[in-house]
Formats: sequence, C-alpha cells, structure tokens
Amino acid sequence: MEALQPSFYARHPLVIAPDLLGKWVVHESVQGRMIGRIVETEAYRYDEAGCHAWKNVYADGSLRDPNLISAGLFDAPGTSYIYISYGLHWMLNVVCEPEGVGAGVLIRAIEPIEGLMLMQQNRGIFGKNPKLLTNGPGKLCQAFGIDRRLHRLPLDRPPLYFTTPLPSPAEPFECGVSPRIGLAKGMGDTLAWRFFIKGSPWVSR
DNA sequence: ACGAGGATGCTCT
DNA sequence: GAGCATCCTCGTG
Repeated sequence: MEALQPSFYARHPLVIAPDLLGKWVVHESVQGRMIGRIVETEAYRYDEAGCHAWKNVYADGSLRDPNLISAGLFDAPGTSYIYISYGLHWMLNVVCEPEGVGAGVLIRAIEPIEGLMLMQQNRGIFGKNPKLLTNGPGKLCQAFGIDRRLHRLPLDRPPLYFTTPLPSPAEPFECGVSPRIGLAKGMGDTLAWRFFIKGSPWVSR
C-alpha cells in the first residue's frame, strides 16, 4: 500500500479525478483506522465558476486574497482542502495542479473497506443499508471523522493519506462521467466534471 | 419512488 | 445579510 505522492496531484484535476477512482482513503484516527475505496469524484479549477478559487483570482490567474478559505486551493499539490457546507457538512478535497494554480478534486463517495463499526458509530446509523454511511461528500466525512482539524495537511502520511489499493493490481472497472452535482444556479453545471465507478452501489444518488 | 422544505453556521460582501 | 460543492424528514402517490 503506497501513499500517492505530491507529483501525482500536480496535474489537471480533470485527469486526476478519474485517476483517483479505486484508490484508497486511509484515516488513522484516535478511534482507530478507517479505509475507504473512492468511487465518486468531482474536478474543480480556478478558471471555471463552479470552483471556490474562481472568485479569488485576478484576471491573470494569480491569487487575490491569501486570507480567504479558498486560498487553500492554491497550496502544494496533495494538500487537503476541507471546508464546511451548509453549516454542518464537511467536504474533503485534495489540492491539484502545481502550487499557486488553484484547483482540486472533491471526494464525493467511498466504499467502506475497513472500520465499518467506527463509521456506523460516527454516523449514528446501525443495521441499515450500509451504503447510507458514505454515499455523499458530507456523509463520508462524518463517517471518517474528518473535519477542519485535517485542513491543509499533506495527504501522503498519517493521519490522513491516499494510497494505491490492495490487492494490486486492483480489479478493473468502468468510469462513468456526468455534470457535477449541487452547484448554485448553473455555475459549471454544463461541465461534465463528475466521475464515478459505473455500477457501484456506493455512489451518491 | 419522489419532491419539497427546513436545519444550520460559516464565509464573504 | 445573502448564499452555500448537503442531508434528513415528512408529505404525497
């Protein structure tokens, strides 16, 4: 199980988002270890309105205000970008492109691999359809105990890191593509920048 | 099965 | 004060 290195992320998010499908997210929390297989992602980049970085760049693409939350998207590739949505849901992203560009990939859904008990505990859900644990960006963060404490951390080492899956080589899958989900009033909703493992029951609705 | 609406709190203008 | 990369519950049929 090898952690993905920063160089993996120093590319266009449209390339990385599908490349992250099938990879593993590992969280070594004080509660114990949790592992999930990524089944759904979305790409974001400074030059389109759906991205948080969009409002934080000058016309030439340079960073406007380093004090805004979205400045995290301009960090080194492979850094975590975690923010809260609707006041109560945490979202896990990984920074893409070389430092200073402003791009990322949102992890939207995962398939539980290890630590199912902890995930149920964190979600307060027991004995129901297990896909309800992690089939959404807010749900998977709650299940994994991911919040702002893990913001702007390198994702190639504990406590939170992404790895190649086991066993290796991983079983093949087909990649589906669609427009992104939940963006405000048409912002980027024509862009098919969402990727998912076709047929996986763990993908969000 | 599906849709509408409320919860909720932080960020930026 | 508006807006928000969501989730859940409670209506309908």
